[in-house]
Amino acid sequence: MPLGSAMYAVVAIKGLPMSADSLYTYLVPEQLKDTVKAGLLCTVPFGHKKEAEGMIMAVSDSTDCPEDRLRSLIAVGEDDPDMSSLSPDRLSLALYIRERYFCTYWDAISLVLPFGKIVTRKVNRKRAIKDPLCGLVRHPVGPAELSPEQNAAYENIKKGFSSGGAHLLFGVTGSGKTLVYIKLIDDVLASGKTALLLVPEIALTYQIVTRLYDRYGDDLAVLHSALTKAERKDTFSLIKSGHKKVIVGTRSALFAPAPDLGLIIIDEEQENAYKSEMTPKYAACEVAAFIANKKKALLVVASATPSFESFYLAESGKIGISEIKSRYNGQPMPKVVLVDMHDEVMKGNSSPFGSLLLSEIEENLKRGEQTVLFMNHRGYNTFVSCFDCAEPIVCPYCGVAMPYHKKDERLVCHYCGYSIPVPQYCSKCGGKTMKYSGTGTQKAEEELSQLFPNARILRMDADTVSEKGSRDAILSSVSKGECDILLGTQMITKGLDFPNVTLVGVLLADTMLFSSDFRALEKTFSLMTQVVGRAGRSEKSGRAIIQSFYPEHRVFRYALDQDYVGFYKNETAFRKMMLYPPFCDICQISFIAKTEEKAFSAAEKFETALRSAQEKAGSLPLRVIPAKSTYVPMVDTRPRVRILIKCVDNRAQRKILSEVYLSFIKDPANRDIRADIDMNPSNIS
DNA sequence: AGCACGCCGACT
DNA sequence: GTCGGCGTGCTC
Repeated sequence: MPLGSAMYAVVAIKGLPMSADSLYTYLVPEQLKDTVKAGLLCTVPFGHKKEAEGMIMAVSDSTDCPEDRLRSLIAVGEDDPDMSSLSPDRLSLALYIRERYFCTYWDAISLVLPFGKIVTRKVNRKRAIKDPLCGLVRHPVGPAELSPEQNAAYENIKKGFSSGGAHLLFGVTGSGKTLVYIKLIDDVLASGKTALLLVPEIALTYQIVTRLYDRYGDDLAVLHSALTKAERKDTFSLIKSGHKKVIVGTRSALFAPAPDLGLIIIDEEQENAYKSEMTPKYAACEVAAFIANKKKALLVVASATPSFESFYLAESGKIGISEIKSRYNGQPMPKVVLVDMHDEVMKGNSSPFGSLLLSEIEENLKRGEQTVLFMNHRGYNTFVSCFDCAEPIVCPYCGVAMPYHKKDERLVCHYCGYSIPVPQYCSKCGGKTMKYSGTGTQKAEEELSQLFPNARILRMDADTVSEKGSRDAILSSVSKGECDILLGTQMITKGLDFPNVTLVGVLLADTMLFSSDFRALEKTFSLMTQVVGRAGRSEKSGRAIIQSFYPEHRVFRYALDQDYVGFYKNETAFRKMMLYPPFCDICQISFIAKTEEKAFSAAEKFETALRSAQEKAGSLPLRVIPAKSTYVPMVDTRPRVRILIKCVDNRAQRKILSEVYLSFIKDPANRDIRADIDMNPSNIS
């Protein structure tokens, strides 16, 4: 740039709403011309604010901004790529996320820039670098021996190295996918690159981390949301400087500053946890594919029950696939038995434990083997209602039933956390008697300990693992054989690998069967497969009991045989006929307003605008599923409704959607409506 | 006239 | 998101 000529910085401003989110151009003052560059944080005047924080997205020597509006850059931040500034790669990642997930520049920027803050004063506080792994004892191990099937999968996947691409590792529970991961990671490390392993939640990290730590020791970094900011920062520094070569973490670990990334593995890739529910509502698998493609890294998605989207891609040859059909130890898959709970009711047994399950637990106790019991609800009772008029007690903020927690004798909203003592009177009819219905883990635990007074029972759900370290304590008790029965929610279904667990029970498998989510059966199948897979992982063979009031349901027919492919074929035939993913994408737009009527009319207005924009663009007319109230009907006391749009999630479609969306939220008539766009949400209700 | 409140629009 | 401008309408 010639000396003396004008220089401009194109800036994204922090904290703007969607309606004001565009790039603003600033004049670069002479003294900043040498330091200014794309990817640096900056301070600028904005509106009435003297100093607003921003990110320089580009530097230019011209602008079309009228001169009288133009203002000057005040300061720029330090240049520490991927820590407090953005490399060109990161910048394009942020732009990709904004375009794909309908968020503001700043939402995307703060996702990919974890420690963004303009610090002019240098804080050089001496602080010992804390390694979150320090509590683990390492038992170093050499490279593992692969079974022929594992080896075939490994060799097949390995072909993708250096050429990049994506691969589905489709292996039954207990097939030893972790061993394959380790072999692949070994190879990546040998080539001087780094590897990233994503897991759905911290719960899963316990056993995987132990195994990876044994193998990689200090080369391993662990990232998850429970880390303090300082821990996170230390870990990031160690990753960036190349001291940590293997990263395991939850979805946000994607944004760790891994130099020279050669491999991304996504474990249990079908899990909802990979789709962010917070803005930006990104899908970790999609972002991983973007990153892998950019870095020419290999992407491996793995599961015993792949998402239909992934399996469809593999089936149509768009990504590679390797299958492991048998368990690592050569053990057969657990024998699954379906129990019709109607029969139990007929026999006068209204407890959550069927007679077969009880006798099998008894048997396991006698043999000194462990049992895992799964249940979908935490709390004592799932809801409380008026005995006289049947009015359920719902959260005033969310509008959903509030489960009863016996420990503190309160009703607790599981969505927002609001809690109240059990009311004395019904707010509708004034009735004085409350009816407690539905069994949760607390009640099941209580009944279980009455049935088996000598059994050592542990409960693992969000309530018992809320204290730091309590999760590890529970799992280590199970591991040491200090527990006979482990009872828990979803968090016990994934990844647990205890050789002495030979019996698994699903107390009630029906909770999702009649949900309006088109993925309900897919999720049920996946969940059943995961739970069942906890049993018989060592020499002792396993058995599983699934209790249901609808044992004839087709999802259980396939679950009995652990027949994923059969289920996939059966279910995708429906999806194809009804046009649902993987044969289209689904965009959810939700509207929150003061009254339900206003929310509905906003949804209608949006749909009309969208249809006309679609027509104008010459695109295919969209199939729109009409507005309805959502499963959680209120957000902070305000009613919410949603529409679903069946579409193809490509650039052109997103452009139409975001233009309609923007003009909707910019319309002053919609001032008091909050509208949200979510492409392929993980839950649809 | 003087001020509280709510609505509106601009923000480089 | 945030702020100031400006209208309305109420009070002294």
